[in-house]
Amino acid sequence: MAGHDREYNFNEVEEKWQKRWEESNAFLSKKDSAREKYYILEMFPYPSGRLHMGHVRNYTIGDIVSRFLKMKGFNVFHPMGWDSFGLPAENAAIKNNIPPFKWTSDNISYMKKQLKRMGFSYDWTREVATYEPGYYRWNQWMFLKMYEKGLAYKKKAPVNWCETCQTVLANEQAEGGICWRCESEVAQKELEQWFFKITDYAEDLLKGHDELVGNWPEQVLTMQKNWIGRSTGLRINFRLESGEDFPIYTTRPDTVFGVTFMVIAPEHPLLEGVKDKRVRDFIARIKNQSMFDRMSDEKEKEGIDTGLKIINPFNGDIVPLYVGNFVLMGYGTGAIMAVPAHDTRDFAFAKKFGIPVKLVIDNPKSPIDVNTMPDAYVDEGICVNSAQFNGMTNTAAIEKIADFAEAQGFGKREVNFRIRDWLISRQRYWGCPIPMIYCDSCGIVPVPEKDLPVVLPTEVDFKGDSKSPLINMDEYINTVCPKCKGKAKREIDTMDTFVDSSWYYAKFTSPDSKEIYDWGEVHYWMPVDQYIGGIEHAVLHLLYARFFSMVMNDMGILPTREPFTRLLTQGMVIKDGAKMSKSKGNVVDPDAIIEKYGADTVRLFMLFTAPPQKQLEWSDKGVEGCFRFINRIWRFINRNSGLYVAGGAPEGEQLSPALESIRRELHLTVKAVTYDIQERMQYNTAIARMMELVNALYLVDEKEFSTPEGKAVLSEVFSKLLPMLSPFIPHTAAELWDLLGNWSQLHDLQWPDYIESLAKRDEIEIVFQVNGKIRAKEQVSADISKEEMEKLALAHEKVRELTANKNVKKVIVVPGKLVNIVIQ
RNA sequence: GCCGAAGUGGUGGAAUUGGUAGACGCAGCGGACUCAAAAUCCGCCGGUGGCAACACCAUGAGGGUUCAAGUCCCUCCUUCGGCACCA
Repeated sequence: MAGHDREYNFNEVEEKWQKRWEESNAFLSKKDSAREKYYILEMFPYPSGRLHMGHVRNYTIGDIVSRFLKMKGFNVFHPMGWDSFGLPAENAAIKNNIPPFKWTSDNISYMKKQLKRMGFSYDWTREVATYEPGYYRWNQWMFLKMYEKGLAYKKKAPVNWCETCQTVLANEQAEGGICWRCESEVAQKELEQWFFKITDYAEDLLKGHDELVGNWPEQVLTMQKNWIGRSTGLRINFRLESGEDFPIYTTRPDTVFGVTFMVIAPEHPLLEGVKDKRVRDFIARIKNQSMFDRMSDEKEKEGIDTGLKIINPFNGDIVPLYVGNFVLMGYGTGAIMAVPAHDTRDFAFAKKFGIPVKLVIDNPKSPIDVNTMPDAYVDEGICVNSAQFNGMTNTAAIEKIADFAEAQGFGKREVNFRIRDWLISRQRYWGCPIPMIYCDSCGIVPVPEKDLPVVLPTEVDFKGDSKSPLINMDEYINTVCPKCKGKAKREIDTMDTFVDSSWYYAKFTSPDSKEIYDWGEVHYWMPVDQYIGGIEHAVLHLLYARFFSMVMNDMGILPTREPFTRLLTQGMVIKDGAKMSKSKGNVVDPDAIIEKYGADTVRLFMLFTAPPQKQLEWSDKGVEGCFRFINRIWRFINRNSGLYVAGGAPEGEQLSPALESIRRELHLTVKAVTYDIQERMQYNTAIARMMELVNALYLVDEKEFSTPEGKAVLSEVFSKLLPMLSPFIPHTAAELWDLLGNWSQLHDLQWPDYIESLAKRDEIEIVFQVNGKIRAKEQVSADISKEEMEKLALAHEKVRELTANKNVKKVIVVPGKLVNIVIQ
């Protein structure tokens, strides 16, 4: 073989190409109405200090998509930015006495270097960082717009308080009573806070799923659906003995004749009039329980009889009213009807307090004895003890009873949602100021639009605790009322950082626009065609972002209702079977691996080891395997670079069998790799196919390639293989392309095509089965007919042996695959 | 408890519509090169039996459908994820 082995110096190669791409603005995106756009986005990082493997995987997947589609001719948009407000900066500030602004911007510049070191094809001219006043002024602007529309409001409510984080949290961020950030238990506190009225969009958020089906992971849609928790039921006005209305909500009106008691939430205003000390004490005790304890499955339901009586409007039954710790003030009316015969929880409660059980739905297959039933009967059945509804199936009765209640005027059909409004106030410093002013004479007054942004002071003094330093900043707090010009105070709470990330994807389209967005840009680029990130945001970021997108769409500033057309949730990077974490000591630092093997090897490993949706188990040996593959390509092309002719390819000349076979392999590979990337997003198999091609090249006798036909074949191989490798290992591919003397920029090339007639094997192996068992194999021409296949099979020595003296019942021929002979 | 996904060699993972199970990589074994080693290149590599040709067994377990099942259906087991008093 000609030529010397040049060592694969990945540091030199990667540095060289990164510099070139930067200098030539290789990945800048410009609006171009003539071309089809493709917006690829990965969830932007919180600048915590350095990239971790999860980021590297996430962004590598995005970069493949981006580079591939660019070569496919799309006008690709691939921006990156920083989710740069948040608690870690503040905690670091308290601990190390570094101002959050400095800590954050230092982290950003380091992580930006790391991203560039990976060779990711971002358009950095679009970069946004949420901590910049130029960005968060639009948070504030949106807040004001939403305030005008009644979508932002302040109310006193029991809220989740995290003692460790020293702030309140939204419901989504305190699932199961656990803080999403620090995993400590949250407490309930009664506080006056700012909310976004996401409940107004509950129906839209649910309906929007219809257009996401098939393009979003099923799991994410299910999680959101559960979280939104739509139910249809009936509001029924029961009455107090005093005659006062006592409305409840139920999804089971068919059981209303079986009500034997009612339960009310401890927070219910009706209870304020109750004097009984035992009841008062009970309420006080329950209000002290954390929501987690109250709703915990392990604990038994608690309750106490209030002494009040409730009248059932359907049958005039008078039943006792209990207070129960399991009834939520925030859902329905804060009170429920209880039917022990047909609800397991009510059944247990009734048994505990000796409340009667009344059967109203019977099992048609085996009648139920109410005195001996071991548990509630919750299945379908026939109505009994239900006046004019007796004999109906309970499913029919649901509608009939609702009709009746509506006609009588004591009931109304109602839709309820589990989702609550989004609590966005945070009692912390490092976030976007809420643009509101409190005036003693005018009350709550919004900051006028012209005064935006309300800039968060960056020169702050931490007292070593978690209290917001803004509390002590009189020069910040004290202001004048925009209405009466009198003395007033600013809101010092900041916004949940999930607000920042709820619209950043659209801001990328026009980071420097005078309005929130430049209409032309946002109209051209939105929606995001492919979004990639972790599944942990299924009901957090991904729900909030959809909400914001819909609100902005209704305001007419965003062209699309759904922000993300397709979603890919990538699997975690794990080591030794567990998520990488400092406490487990199994963290692998990307920097160290890049230093040892280079970015291309890391990229290849991230894609080769597992398909994107699955977990990826870290393996040092696996990384070496990828490094070895890159070296194999490097060596082969370096040794044979002299044989390459730009634009060379066979043109009808007779090829030796070896060359003919390589050429077929090449076209087969192009076809398969294209399919794997484009249709399946399965990069591991795409890489495997290219490995097979390289393995095949190594097995060809070197003399074959020195002939004119050999040169032509090899030239064709290089001219297709390197572009295919380019999205995966862009630096190495570019360097080799350069080495071959090509003047073009590899990433600007068209994705290679293949010739259909060559992307087929000319000879195939077919299988002969007898009764479904493989008994023989034979090499045949690929265009063999069914009849010929059957003839060959029956003529085969082995087959004849097995079928001799046997009755051939049936012969099944699968073209190009097999012949199955069924005997006897 | 309910809902969903998954279970394939020593290992990470392939197998597009039911049609040759185990592509590709890692690990392992053998060979070439070398004074030797590393690197590199070549070969072998699911299990059992057999010198071999070959036979039998094998995709969590057990049934079923089919000429043919990793793939479809039923039951069960295990693992992972989500929801668990929302009336």
